[in-house]
Amino acid sequence: MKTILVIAGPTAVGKTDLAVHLAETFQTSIISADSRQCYREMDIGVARPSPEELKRVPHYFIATHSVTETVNAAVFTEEAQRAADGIFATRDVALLVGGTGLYIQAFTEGLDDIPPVPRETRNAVRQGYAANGMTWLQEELKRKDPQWYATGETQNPHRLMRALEVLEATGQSIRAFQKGRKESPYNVIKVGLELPRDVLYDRINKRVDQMMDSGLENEVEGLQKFKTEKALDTVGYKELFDYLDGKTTKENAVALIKQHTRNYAKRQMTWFKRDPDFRWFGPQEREAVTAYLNGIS
RNA sequence: GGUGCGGUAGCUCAGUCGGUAGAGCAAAGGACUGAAAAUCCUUGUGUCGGCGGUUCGAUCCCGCCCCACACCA
Repeated sequence: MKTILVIAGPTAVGKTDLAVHLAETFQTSIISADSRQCYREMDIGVARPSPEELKRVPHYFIATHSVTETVNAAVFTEEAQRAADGIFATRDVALLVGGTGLYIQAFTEGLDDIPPVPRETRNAVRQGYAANGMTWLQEELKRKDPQWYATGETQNPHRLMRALEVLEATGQSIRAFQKGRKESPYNVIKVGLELPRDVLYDRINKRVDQMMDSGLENEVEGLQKFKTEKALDTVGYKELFDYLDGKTTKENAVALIKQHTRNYAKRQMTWFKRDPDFRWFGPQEREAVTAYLNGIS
């Protein structure tokens, strides 16, 4: 049976290191489940695997897209499926590695089958929100899709806009399409990496300093023309844009990058911890992880 | 030395026409199905700078002191 080995965990915990090692051990390739490392214009700030690591093990969904393209959970799912098909053509194990919980979930449990929303509809909804604000979104949903409004996140603009655009595009409530988990065609094994909170935070702080030493400021400076792309709404980039715009000092920007990265790591932990299928290890426990995977796959 | 403006939650500040105080950020916890490194939800007792005075009652008024900043000497 085809097996997907999932390696997940918070940022800076050491996923890449372990994953490259495991890929060599199991003679296979890595599908990256990372919503930012897929952009070729972003490197230092998203802690993309090094050229050496990429050479040692084939990676999919790394530096494959431009920040000007639309990438989302659906796009990822399609590309990951294509990658998996390619890997499974010659072997029966593939690694799915990353910190984007939604992407991992989308690939292993499937995404609900919701018809695509035409560009004009999507833009109309976004413009409506930009022009009229949250109240408008809420009123629209309350009137047109009371079922959703009664149970949805009515303070969350992203969810409101999504619900509204699906309604406008299909004439049906998004709830009509939401079926939940699907059975994966693969044998999915989930390994989570964790470290004590203070150790992880210390690693994060140090890694941000290293990024600055490696020239993150230069990288961000070169991306200013893409500042409004949603791909650039990313920790490490938005703070330095503010600095380059003269809105804050460099010291403050760096401190904020560390802080926001810690916040992000916490959110990732919350996401993964709620999934009981994960088996947790420390990033150094290579033998233990290998033994666990051998025993179960 | 003088004058002015401040000293309130970890930080930035609001406020109480006198009845012991609240926002944003942080922190902690949670959610999450086509923006997900995004977005959203929950949690706020702190000698209201110190000491006195007035008052039934002061963080709010008065006096003195300490600290910070600005200006004048």
